[in-house]
Amino acid sequence: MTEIDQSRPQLAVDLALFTMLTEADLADSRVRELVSPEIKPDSELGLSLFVVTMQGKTGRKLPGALVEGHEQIADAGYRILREVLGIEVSIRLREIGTFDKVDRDPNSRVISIASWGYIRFLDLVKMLGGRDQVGLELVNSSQVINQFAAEQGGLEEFDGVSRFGFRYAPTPSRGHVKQLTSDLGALILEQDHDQMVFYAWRKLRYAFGGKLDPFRYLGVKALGEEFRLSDLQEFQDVACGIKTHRDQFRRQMLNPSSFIVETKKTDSSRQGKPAALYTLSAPLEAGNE
Amino acid sequence: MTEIDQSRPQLAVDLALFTMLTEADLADSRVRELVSPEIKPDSELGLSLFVVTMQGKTGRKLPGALVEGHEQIADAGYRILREVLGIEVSIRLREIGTFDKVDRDPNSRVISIASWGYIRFLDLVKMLGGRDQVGLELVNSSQVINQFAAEQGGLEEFDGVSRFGFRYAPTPSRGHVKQLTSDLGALILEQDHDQMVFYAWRKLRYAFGGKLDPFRYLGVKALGEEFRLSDLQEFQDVACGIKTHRDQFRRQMLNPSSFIVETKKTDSSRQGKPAALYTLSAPLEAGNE
DNA sequence: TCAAAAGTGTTCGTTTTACACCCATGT
DNA sequence: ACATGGGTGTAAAACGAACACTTTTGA
Repeated sequence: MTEIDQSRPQLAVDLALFTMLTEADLADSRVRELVSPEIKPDSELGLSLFVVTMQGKTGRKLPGALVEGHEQIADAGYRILREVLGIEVSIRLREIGTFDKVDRDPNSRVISIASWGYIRFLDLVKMLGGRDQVGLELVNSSQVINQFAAEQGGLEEFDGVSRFGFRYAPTPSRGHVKQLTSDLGALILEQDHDQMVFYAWRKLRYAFGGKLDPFRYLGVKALGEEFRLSDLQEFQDVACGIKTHRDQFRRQMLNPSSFIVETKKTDSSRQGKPAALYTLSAPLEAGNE
Repeated sequence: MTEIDQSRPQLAVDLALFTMLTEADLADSRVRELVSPEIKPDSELGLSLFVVTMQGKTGRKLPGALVEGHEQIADAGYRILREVLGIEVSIRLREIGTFDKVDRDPNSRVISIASWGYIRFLDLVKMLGGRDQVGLELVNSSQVINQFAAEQGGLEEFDGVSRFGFRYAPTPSRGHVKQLTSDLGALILEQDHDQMVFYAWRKLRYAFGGKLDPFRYLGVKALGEEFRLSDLQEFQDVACGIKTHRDQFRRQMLNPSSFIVETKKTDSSRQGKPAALYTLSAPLEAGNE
């Protein structure tokens, strides 16, 4: 091992990898053991957004690694996926930003370039557990949103709510106010990883906020080939920490410049009127930022 | 000098510092010598956006420096302002992103975290020239926009035009297409600095795109204490590379949640009906992201 | 039969866009 | 007087939010 040059900071990548679990996924007791322990085992979470964590020195943390001399930031991210998490599927990683507080790592001077991505739970589930205790931390769920809405009397003033913090706009022109777990002194993860998750989540929300195809942005067909509109809506609501109206959402998605198209099929596997199935209108490859 | 550890990348900061010059500023022949030489000395640029550059090994470049072990990214940025450019005024710096191509620096492996900011020309003008030949490169001007609009038959499809590239949205849901100088093989600055300027400019545009106070975001009262609406509009149009309608702009700015308020004064220093003067409605300090 | 979920019609208010016109000053 | 830039009125179009209603299935 070479001597560390203390006059220059070292460079690391930490990874906030999101995944979405359905109620059915969470019903599996083996899965349930790996998620945030403070969540009551009997609570009904509904569709839930999680972030992949592992065991750190003092608590849970995001997976990370130092950047090596020959690789780009993204390469270091892929190396974490492969070597630390054992994930082989191709995933799109994007930058969150740099985290550079001088004392953020108590042992040495490390600046982290955090990245984020999304992985389908079915591609992740076999990697859970193991030596590094790879697990999941709850970021958001219908339940978290509903509970927050009940406590605050609605979500009108808030533009996104999650377990890692929220943002709201008290005066339209003056800027937003954000409240993070780090502001409350009740950290969920080690070091500054709570902030990383919060800012990663904000990027995730942007992916769903605009008119662009969010799955193209994520690089993953998170809902599979075909899906109901209501599934897409629930996914978006949980991913963004908001609640949209059913009819508004439908009409927005059905306008001709939308990123989904009707298949001719319907799905009547659940109660109620059979739902039309939709699929992405463009292939995933060659996405632009 | 300590041996460089080649197994880890070094970390640098490069700075894209924007400034806006009026027609009057450009009339000064001493200033004119320091700006992009390929711009015809007699052309009428109008209000123009520039970025601060200096002499590199093979051409012009952005000012930069390696990050030291004890400092944050922003500190390195401030050190560049102070030690490289000789600027003492307080400026708000923001991150653009990381530039990490392995071969971006031909001599050694350096990852750059680019930052950007805005400085008033009057705070900058005395630093121009000197040993490092600190100068200015044109990013955008009314003329560039008008010329582009004339060539392309309007700006409707484009969401921002500049000398360093532009973006447009051919199909609303499929994403944007961007065209940079680097795509055309006609670089203006060394290495990947053209890209830095382009992405910095995009961030600048965002500052003016939303409902928030852009000057608060920049941390600079770029137009001084009081200004005409038309000055603000021209500033915004050039900063964003767009053309807005006079009456629409006015009504947007005059809505009660805007970031400016009327002073009771008027200015009749120019031809035409005297213009009402406006000022920022909130102090600059304590801005949020 | 009824609860649950899908899907549609209609209204109303706000925002965006465009166009036209009036106003006050320097030259 | 008139060109120049400041400022306002109005109306169509587009968009978003809300509400109520119909439809079709599984339980």
